Amino acid sequence: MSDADLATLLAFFKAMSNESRLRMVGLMAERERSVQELAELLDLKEPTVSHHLASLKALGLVSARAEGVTRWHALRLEALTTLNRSMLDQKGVEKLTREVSATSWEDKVLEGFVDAGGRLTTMPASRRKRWIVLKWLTENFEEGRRYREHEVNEIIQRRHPDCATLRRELIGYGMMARDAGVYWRCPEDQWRTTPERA
Amino acid sequence: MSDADLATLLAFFKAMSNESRLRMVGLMAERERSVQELAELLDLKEPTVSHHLASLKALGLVSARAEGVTRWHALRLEALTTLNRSMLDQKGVEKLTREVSATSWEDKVLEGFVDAGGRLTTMPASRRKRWIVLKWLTENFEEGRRYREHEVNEIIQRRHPDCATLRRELIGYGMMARDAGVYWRCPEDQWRTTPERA
DNA sequence: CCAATAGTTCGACGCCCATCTAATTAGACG
DNA sequence: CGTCTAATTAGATGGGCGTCGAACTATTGG
Repeated sequence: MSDADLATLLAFFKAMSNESRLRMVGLMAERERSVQELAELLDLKEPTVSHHLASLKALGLVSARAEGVTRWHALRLEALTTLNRSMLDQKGVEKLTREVSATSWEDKVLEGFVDAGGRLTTMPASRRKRWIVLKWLTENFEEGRRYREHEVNEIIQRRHPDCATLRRELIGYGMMARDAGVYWRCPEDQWRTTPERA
Repeated sequence: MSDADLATLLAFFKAMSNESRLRMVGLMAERERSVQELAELLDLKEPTVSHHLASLKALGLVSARAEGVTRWHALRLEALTTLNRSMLDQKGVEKLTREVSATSWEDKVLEGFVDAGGRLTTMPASRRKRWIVLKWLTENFEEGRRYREHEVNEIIQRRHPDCATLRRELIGYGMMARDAGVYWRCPEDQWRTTPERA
């Protein structure tokens, strides 16, 4: 019903984001108007008004009635309120989100640094993004199991050749721990949280 | 209270009329976001996001919270709904009108053809506009009083030299009538209505 | 005090769109 | 059918703004 998708809502806002069109809407809300009349009141030429009316009509915001050679244009108030209502409540605004963040922030970051074969191409310079990549790397280790160094290297190398650096980073972020040459995956609540995300 | 004037409303619509900004609003409605995060999710560079956030903040639609070197931006839902509500009801839309049509259509037309001294400069080509001008001319005659032709000419000439043509038009539109060289002003309900305005 | 990271500011570039003029279509009317 | 008026279409132009890279600022941590 009142589910305006992003594209529709965007089109609506674009329509109302022009002073001439917004004023036209105001004038047509009062009563129906001819092109001449609108042009005069807005200090525009007829073609310009005609142009704007066309776009408003395309959105169903305006209806026209012909009378002789004149056309009377009126605002379709229902359309206006319907469209507008979708922004009003929390749910309406959040609906925009769903379309946008179907892929989450973390997935999006991974897309950027992991190729189709599941191999790490480059390491992010950003701390937060590095944290996300390392978290993804950690999924290759089982919690509770102990690994010898060459096992760790092997697993990491399936993702990226420079296992030494990555191993060090994993430890640094508290995702893995080491004692006497033996490594294990730490429970998530012991990881260093990403810098400024409590 | 919720009286958004045209300028405010226009600024709001301009803000929401850009896809990037609209999506940002959606994302920030869900939870607070960092610039990095928004840039990644929207496939934009940080400067661009920063730029958009600045304009949204200028409208009071977004609030920011600093945490270390990061800034978390959140949507101010109240501001959004307040602004948006003003379009919802009939009255809100019509309020736009008042600012726009302080001078009515007819006054506006007259402005265009009558100079400061109250003299008619040119005659409108448009039929509807000519009707308006003639209506204005008719105000110089009292209803119920009878005029001889030279009186009519005199009165008209105070407005425009070509009294013959104008006299003829006044008759044509039914605003004045004549019988045996005597003229009088007709009551308004006998005027020919403007062509396509029932 | 230096390095590293997050964000902002600045200047430039390119595209979209609001507007105009000129030309065209479409009713109305004699 | 030809004229007149209202409106639309087409084509051209100019300005605004969304975007980016580069340089700068600010905060944190060794």
